[in-house]
Amino acid sequence: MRPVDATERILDAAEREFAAHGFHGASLRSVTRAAGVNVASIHYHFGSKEALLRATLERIVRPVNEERLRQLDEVLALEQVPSVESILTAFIRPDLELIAGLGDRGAIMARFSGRSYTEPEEVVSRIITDLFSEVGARFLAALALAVPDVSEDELRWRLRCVVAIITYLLAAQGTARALFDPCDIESASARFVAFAAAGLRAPASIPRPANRL
Amino acid sequence: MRPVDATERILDAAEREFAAHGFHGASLRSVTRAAGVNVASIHYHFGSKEALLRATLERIVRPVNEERLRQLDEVLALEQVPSVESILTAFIRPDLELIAGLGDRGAIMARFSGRSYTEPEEVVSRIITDLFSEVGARFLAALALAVPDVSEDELRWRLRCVVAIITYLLAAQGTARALFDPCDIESASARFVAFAAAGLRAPASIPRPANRL
DNA sequence: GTCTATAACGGGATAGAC
DNA sequence: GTCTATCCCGTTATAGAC
Repeated sequence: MRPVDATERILDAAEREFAAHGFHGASLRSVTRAAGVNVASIHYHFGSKEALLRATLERIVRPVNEERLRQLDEVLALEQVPSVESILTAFIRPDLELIAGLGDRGAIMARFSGRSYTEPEEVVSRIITDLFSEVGARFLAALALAVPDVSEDELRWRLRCVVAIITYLLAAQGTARALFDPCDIESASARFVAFAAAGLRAPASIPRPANRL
Repeated sequence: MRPVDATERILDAAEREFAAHGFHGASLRSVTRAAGVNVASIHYHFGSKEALLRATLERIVRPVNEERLRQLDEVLALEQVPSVESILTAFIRPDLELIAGLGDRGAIMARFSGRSYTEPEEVVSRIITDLFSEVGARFLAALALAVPDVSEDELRWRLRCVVAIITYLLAAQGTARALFDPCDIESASARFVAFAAAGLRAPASIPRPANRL
């Protein structure tokens, strides 16, 4: 274990436990056991289980989203009309870079953040909404520039799909892990971008595609 | 409440509780309270909390997947080379039809099944894997016919993305619910099919799309 | 700041009456 | 089959010693 203070050891352990068992499934006692500290110290340092979750999530997501915005700014500075591919790359790369750069812990964090987006607990979804509102708005605006012939309503819906894909791939364990190999950022992001860009650019749907007789 | 026996009342209540709070978050006591039965009756009828979850999930998913396979067979009988759109429609429509046909309960079931796909609890993912193995294999084979110039490996990965989208859209609450309006099956499925079909048909990715300088 | 001890409660499961 | 009562354990949170 890295030589860190109690607060960080608790966060590390919480990351692992929440990733493995979800908010309700992870107990403070399992966290303290893993961190080598006492139950009371969590309340001392964080105040409550909910606050611990928020701190754990923020520690992961905040720098990733900052990097997302930084890469998006870079794209917008270089391309007058940004390409869908560039925008999507700026969206996914910070996640992949984080995962790849941290080895085992990267995989845990991927699972933890992916899991959190679909957590039913209201406190979790509120935190997620908070953390992603700016990123969502900025990327939606950029996509509107890149795909002007698809309505913003439709783009909003499609951006949801993009988030869904990332979420699911991050959260997936076992077989799916190999499908989103964090060791090969280039091909992982190329794969994702190819699929998502085609979807985003698809001609607007027609209500009845005559598939049934 | 519908006039049903205790077993079904328990299943109805479990559906609501699991949908709202997840496996760990929902307690047997909350289920029995909602069902108007005693705690012991769950153990009598189902044996354990885990078995209750499995029964609840199976009651929803099994008929949906049967209908999926039925519609897929229909497509394969009508089209020598099935179109991606037809296959995707056969995949999503049983879900939408179920949701639309049941009003409030449909929304609960959507949320419950969507949630379950990303549940960290091992028992849940095992049930899901069981329930979906046949459907996954059948639809993958069909897609391989429809998109012969994309490798099966790539298609398997892309089918994951498709499942991710459905999962996420079903599980999402609040704002996202409106984005996947269960009342209008036609436009909901058209929207989904347009996005997913384009993604599935996208040319194979090239490892380095020259997005950075 | 960090610990022990304990409060106060809710969890799943079970035994046994009816 | 359905209930009551209870077992036994784990939970979050807090009080108070050091």
